[in-house]
Amino acid sequence: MADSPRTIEQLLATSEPFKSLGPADRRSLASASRETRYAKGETVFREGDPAEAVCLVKEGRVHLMKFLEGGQASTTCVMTGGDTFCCLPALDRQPYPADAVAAVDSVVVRIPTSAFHDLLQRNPAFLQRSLCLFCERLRQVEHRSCRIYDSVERRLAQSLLTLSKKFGATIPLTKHELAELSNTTVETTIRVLSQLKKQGILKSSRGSTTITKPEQLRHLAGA
Amino acid sequence: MADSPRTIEQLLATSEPFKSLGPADRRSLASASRETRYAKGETVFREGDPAEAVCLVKEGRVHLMKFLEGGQASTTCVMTGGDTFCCLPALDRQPYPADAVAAVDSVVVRIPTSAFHDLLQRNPAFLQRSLCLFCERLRQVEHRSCRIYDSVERRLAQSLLTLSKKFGATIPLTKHELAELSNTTVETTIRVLSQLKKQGILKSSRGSTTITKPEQLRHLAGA
DNA sequence: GAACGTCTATGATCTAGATCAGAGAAGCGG
DNA sequence: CCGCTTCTCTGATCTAGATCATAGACGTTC
Repeated sequence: MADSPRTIEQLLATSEPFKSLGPADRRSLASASRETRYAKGETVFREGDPAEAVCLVKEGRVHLMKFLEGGQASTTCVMTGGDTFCCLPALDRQPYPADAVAAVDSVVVRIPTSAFHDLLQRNPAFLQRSLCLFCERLRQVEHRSCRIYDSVERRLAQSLLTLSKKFGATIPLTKHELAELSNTTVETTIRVLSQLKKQGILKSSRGSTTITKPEQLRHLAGA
Repeated sequence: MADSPRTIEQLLATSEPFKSLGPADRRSLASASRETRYAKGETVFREGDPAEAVCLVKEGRVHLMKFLEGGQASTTCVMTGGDTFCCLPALDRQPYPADAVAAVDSVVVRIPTSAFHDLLQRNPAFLQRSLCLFCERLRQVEHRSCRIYDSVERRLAQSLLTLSKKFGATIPLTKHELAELSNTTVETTIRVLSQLKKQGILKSSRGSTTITKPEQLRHLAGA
């Protein structure tokens, strides 16, 4: 994996919520930030750590996850190129609310929380945009949390559809990763996906799943 | 139920996030607001309704709930005197994210969303305070949503402990309401609570449950 | 105080999905 | 090429908790 040729400044220019910044603010934010490289499986930060940086994925894929009692992992969010995560601590100055783990070799831009926070105070348009994303996030999470008692099939269908917005029809996650996203086990995930494969709704191969009939999948997801 | 003698203005003076307001802002917000009375079981608003008002409970108890496919209700939040709910739509101008239902006869102060929103724009201290509460809420919801695979016992223990912060040791909710809060059935709730009663951790009577050994309950909740 | 609705309680089943066990298949590193 | 790891897949079992059925206890209304 070679370094992307893009500068941090260029990345900010195409990523939320930084798009809304003027060149000067963008430049100063970029110059305060640093790129860090994480190997597959490496931890970017842990739940409860003091939130030193707001993170922005430059390359690769980072999962936000919670570890439940019993040790089972639950992935709450999949972040890829251009995705910003953990703005919350920049607003409330509290610790990180989850673990962040590189799911593949990744490059993450770390923007100091203080710089982000100062900008929020100084730039009303930036605050406005950040709040908007923040509200979206809260609605998402509330939606997610009320799906507790959906069947595994429905949860998986929803996970796949959400992922397909990011990745397109072919979703480059292992069955294990899909299981963690849907709060179930690998075995059950494989069983359910096999069923869907038999029905021609999707194809499956090592490390990826391809949606072939999005309509029917949407139907299963209860959209 | 008689009208409380307090004026809306007095109520605002002791409720979040309005405490932080100066007398002038508080007075104008109060004068734009109206009290509405809801009988037990009445709906204050429905999920998806345009969010015309931010709500503040003056008397009684209002439950925020989602209805899952299959029709089963899930209570996400219990609001009592002085609690403000649905500030989110005032920030992002989107519809209500859940149903609100009066669990007992209640009086709700309805603050027009536009007035709330204007105040957010005008008064930075108020914005600051609102954001803070908002962040808290997001963290709560994220916490909740990752407890999906806790056992019923643990979920019930957590519900009871949360409620006891609001009500004290004696929690005036029916077993049915506790079930909806913990995403389980009445029967299972009763069975689990019976067990806890046998262990001397709580007492139970018609329409209420009393925690007698908070320590042990906290232990079960996995604190 | 009779009748009705709500709440609490308990027993008997049933089932989705976890858990356990095993084994191919694909890729990777030497 | 061989060995090792990771991933996928399938079958057998087990269990928490839902669902179904029934009934007593309490409160409320006429």
